[in-house]
Amino acid sequence: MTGVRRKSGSVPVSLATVAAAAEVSISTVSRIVNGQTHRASRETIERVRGAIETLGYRPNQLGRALKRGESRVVAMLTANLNNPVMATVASSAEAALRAAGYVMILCDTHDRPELQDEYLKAMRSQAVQGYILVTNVKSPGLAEFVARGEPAVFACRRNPYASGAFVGIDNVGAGADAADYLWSRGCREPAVLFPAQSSSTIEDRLAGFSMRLLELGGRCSKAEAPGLSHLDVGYEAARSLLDRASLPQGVMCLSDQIAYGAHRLFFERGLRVPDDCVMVSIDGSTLSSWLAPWLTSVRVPYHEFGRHIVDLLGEIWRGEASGERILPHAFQSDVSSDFE
Amino acid sequence: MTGVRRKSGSVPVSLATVAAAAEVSISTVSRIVNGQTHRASRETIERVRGAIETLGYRPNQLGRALKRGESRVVAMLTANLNNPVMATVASSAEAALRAAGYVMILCDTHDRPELQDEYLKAMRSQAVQGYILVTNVKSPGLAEFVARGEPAVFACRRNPYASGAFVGIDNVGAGADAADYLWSRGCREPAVLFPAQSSSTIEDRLAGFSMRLLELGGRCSKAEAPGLSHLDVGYEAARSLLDRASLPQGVMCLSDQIAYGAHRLFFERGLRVPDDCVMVSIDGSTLSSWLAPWLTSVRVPYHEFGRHIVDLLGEIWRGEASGERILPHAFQSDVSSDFE
DNA sequence: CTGAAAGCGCTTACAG
DNA sequence: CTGAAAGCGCTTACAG
Repeated sequence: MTGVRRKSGSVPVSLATVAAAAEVSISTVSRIVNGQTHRASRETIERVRGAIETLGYRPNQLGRALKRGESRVVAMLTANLNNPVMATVASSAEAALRAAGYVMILCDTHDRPELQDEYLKAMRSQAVQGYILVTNVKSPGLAEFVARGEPAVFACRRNPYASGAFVGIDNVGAGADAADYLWSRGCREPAVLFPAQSSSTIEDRLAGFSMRLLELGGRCSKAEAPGLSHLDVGYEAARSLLDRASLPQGVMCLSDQIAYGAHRLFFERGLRVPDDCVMVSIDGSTLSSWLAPWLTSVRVPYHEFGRHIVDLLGEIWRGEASGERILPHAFQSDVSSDFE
Repeated sequence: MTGVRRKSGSVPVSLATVAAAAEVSISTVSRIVNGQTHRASRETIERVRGAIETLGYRPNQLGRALKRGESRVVAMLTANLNNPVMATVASSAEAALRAAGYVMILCDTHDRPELQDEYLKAMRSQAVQGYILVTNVKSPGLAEFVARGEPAVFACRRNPYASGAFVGIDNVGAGADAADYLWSRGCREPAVLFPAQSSSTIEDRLAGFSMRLLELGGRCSKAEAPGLSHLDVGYEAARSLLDRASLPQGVMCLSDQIAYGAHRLFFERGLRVPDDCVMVSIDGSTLSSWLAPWLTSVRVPYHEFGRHIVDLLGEIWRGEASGERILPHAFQSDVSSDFE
C-alpha cells in the first residue's frame, strides 16, 4: 500500500505466511518448526524449510507461551544492581539462563518492600516461568508469593518466610574464618562493621564471627550504619567506631564494599591498612586485587551462582524436591593467584 | 480434583474467571480493567471490581501483547555487565523503563558478534517493543536489524551502520579535555592507553585527545592491549609502554577501568601516581573517589542515561524524528563533591 | 449499558 | 502424511 508509512520495524512473519508460501497448512509448518519431521514427507519438509529460510521466519514466543503455558522467561529481582556483587550474580545467571534457552527480565528493587511487591505483581502479569530472588526484604507481597508456592530460587540471601531452593555460601562459616584470620594476626578485640539494614547474609556472617571470637577467648565491638550503599555504610560505621573508641588492631567488614568505605575514612584520618589496623572482609571481589591490595577477603564464588541457580530452577520445574546449594568459600591464598 | 499434584505456583486468574464470578461478559470486565468506566453502570463496575479484588486478578500480558501487538517489554543488549559503567547504564535504564510501565530483558553479549546476533534474533522472537543497545560490535545480524528499521536507541557507542537515536557524551570533547588537563600539569609528551577492541567511544576519545595535544604543540605515544576487561587492557598496555620506553610524565587512560589496571602495574613497579606520573581518564566512576583518589577523571553522567534513552524510545514509538542526546561531561571539580 | 464474535500467533489432539 | 478446529487470554469493533 503506497502512502502508508510504518513507524518503524518490519512486519514479523507468521506461521500463516510461511504456510501460504509453502502451500501447506499451518499445522504442518508448526510441526516442522518443532522438529516433528517424522510426520511429513521429504518434499514437504524441504519446501517448508525453504520458505522459512527465505522469509526469515522465527516463531513468536508470545503465541507459543500463551498456548503452551510456559514463557521461557525468568525474572530476576535484585536488591541493587550498582553493587558489583549483585551485578556478578546477575551476569552469571543471565549466561546460564541463555545457555538453557531462557531469557531474563531484570528488576532492581533497591531493597524497598513496596517496589519489591510491585515487581512481584508485574512479573506475575508477564507470566514469567520462574524467579530468581536476590532481594527479599520482608514484604506482604513476598509472603503471599511464597505461600502460593511460586517457582523461585533464592540466592545470597535466604527466603525470609520458608526454607527451600537456595544458592549461597556458609555465611556462618565464612564469618568464623574471618575471626580466625584476625586472631591469627594477633587481634584479640577487633571491631566489626555492618549495615543497619540486615538480611540473612549479614546476620549469619555476624553470628559466625562473634561466636568464633568468643570461642577463641576474644571479644568484639560493633559499629553499624544505615544506607543502601555499603560504601556509605562502611564509611559511617568506621566514623562512629573511631569517634567513640581508639583504633582496634583489626576490623572485620561484613562485605568488601563496607571495607572500601571504611578504608576511605581511615585514609582521611591518616591511618594505614594493614600497618595500623588489619582489615578483613567477605566477598573476595576481583576488583580488590586491582584497587585494594591492602584488603584480605574471604572469596565467594559469585560467578558460579548462576549455574546452580538455573539447575535448581530446573529441578523445581520438573517437580523434584529442590534443596540448597552451599558453595565453597576460601581465603584467596595469594592475591596474585587471581591473575592468569 | 483431589489427587492432582500441581508442581508449583497457583493457577492465575483469567478474565473469564472474573466474568463468571461477577456474572457479566468477558468484554465488560475487559473494559473496566482498561478504565473504560463510562460505558458501564455503577453497580456493574462495583461488582466487577469486587470480583477482581477478591480473586486477585491481574491481566495476563501475553494475551494483551498478542492482541494489541505491543508487549511493553524492552530488550537491553550490553557488552559486558561486569563493567560497572554498563551496570550503571543498565540500572538507570531499568529504573526509567519501570517508571514508564515497561520491563527490561537484559542480554550480555560479551562483545561477541555471534552472541549479539543470537540475542537480536531471540529478542525478535520475544516480540520486544524496543531495543537499547550498548554493544554493537559490527555483525551481520546488527546490519540487518538496522536495515529493518527496528525501534532502537544506541547508548554510549554509536550505531556502526547508520545515524539515529543515540545517548552519550561528546567523546571527542572529553578526550580534548583530558589533553588540556595533562598539558596544564606540564605533560608535553604523555602516553595514551587504549583497548585493541575499538568502538566509536574509544575512537572518538582517542581522536579528541591526540588532536588537541597536537594543537597544543605536544605529541603522544600510544600503547594498546587486547581483552574484554579494561582492567586487563590497562595492565597490559602499561606493561608494553614501560617495556619499550621510559616513564612519561602523564598517562591518559581511555576508561577508568584501564586506569585501574595501569595503576596496578605501576604499583607493582614501585611507581607512584600522581607523584611519579600524572594519570587522567574518562568515566568518573563513583568508585574512584573511594578507592582511587590518585585518579583524575572526566565525569560522564551515566546515571542520567536511562531517562534519555526511554525518552528517545518514546519518540521513536510515536513516529517522531528521533535525534541524539549529548549529555554534558566535566571534570569532577573536587572529588569530595561526590559526597553529600 | 452489555454481550457475542473475530482474531492476535501458536500447538495439539483428532479425523481423514 | 496432512489439515480443520479448538483454545491459550486478551481487545475491540459491531450489534443490540
